[in-house]
Amino acid sequence: MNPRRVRILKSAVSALSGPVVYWMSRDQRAEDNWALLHAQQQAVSTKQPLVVVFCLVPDFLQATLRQYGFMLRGLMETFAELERKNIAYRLLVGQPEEVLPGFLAQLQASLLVTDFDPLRIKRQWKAKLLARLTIDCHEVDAHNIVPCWIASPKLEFAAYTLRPKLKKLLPEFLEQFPPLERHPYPLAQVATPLPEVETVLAGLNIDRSVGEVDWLQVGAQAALLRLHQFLQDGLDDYGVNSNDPLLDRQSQLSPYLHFGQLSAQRTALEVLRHDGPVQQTEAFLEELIVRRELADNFCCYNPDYDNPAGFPAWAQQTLSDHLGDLRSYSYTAAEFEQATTHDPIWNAAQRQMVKTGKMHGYMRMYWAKKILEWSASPRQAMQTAIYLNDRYELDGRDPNGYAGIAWSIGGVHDRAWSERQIFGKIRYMNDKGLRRKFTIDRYCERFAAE
DNA sequence: ATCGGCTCGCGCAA
DNA sequence: TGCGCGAAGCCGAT
Repeated sequence: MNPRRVRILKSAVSALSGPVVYWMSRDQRAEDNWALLHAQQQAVSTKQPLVVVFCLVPDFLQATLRQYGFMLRGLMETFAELERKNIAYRLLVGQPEEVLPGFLAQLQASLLVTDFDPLRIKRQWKAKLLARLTIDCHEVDAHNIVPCWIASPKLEFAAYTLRPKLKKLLPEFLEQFPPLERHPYPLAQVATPLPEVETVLAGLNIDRSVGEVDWLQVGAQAALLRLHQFLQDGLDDYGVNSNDPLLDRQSQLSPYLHFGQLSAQRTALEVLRHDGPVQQTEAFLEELIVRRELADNFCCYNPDYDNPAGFPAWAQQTLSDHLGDLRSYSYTAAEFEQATTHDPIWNAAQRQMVKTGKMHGYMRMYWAKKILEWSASPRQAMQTAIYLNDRYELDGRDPNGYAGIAWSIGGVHDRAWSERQIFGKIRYMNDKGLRRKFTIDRYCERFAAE
């Protein structure tokens, strides 16, 4: 494996023997996972058992039953796969920095490997954990194709500044995965039985009012199946109709990618192997690679990725110039949440999200821009949009979500446009555009109030 | 239907 | 220092 995928977070005077532990967090799959492959490589070279541990945090950024259910069902499938590979697994409940040190001590682990995540809370967990850690710790970017810190050492201005950097590095990093091997050194401790999802869910103090969805299957196998369906009947006209919110021409892969049930690199490799039309393939890879890795870059290098202080200077200036503008409509977060605005298109988009856990990508822009237009301030608008996105979307709490909302409300990765009320020079969108391009009334009917 | 202007700043060429 | 150009748009002119 390319050693540039690994960062040494801690180099302690380590024990020479003891199991290698992979703290799985962002990349919840067994195959196609560079962090797990690295951990296995380390364990094999020192002839040690390999243990995968997942820390279940009972109140993660207000996640609901919808996200916990999707995640845990996928995780159980991953655990079963690990078992077949003779790799031990543990599900711990609690804050990572509190439960992991004791767990590692009890196991007498020699090395901790974890996956990379640019989000604030994950970095706080890691910082606190490192302070208490007495063994080596390695971090592997198992989510991006080009490791985030290699792709760029700084905050990128827009897609066009990151794109050439990625292009140059893809030949090095977009390589085939080796298979996960059956691990030759078993853990001496007795294997724990596979936890029951319902039991684990019942033990969590989470919001159950946002229910699970049943329109897409959960887990790594289902993700690969969906990918191959998309290659068969979606990719060849991708970009032609994929912006139309009435046609289901999106790949539907984002929930799997978000929870790491599917690897972006595997997706890219399969898309290239499919060898479809050049333009459509490029359009899809642009979203999968450039846009996704740009969102990681944004969250990694901008500590204010979820509030207006993270907007570019021109955008902060122009929005503040228009803070006093009259709002023709002004809604609270609760009114937005209930989908009771005056705009049937906006309400339909909101209901699509509440009902299905996945708003159409094109509608997400319109949805967020209208929240800006109908909120008391950009700060309030950011809060509302992030609250709703994280609460209802299956792919909430993802850098893509934060970057997308910041693009819509704060001109992040965008440029200035004609000045107007409230928006200032932030790119404007209205329903006329939607009506011009799509038969948007049918979208409203599909997601009409019950 | 199509087209240019709107407007900012990065990155590269010179 | 100048210049080209950029995720998804809008608007008015032709």
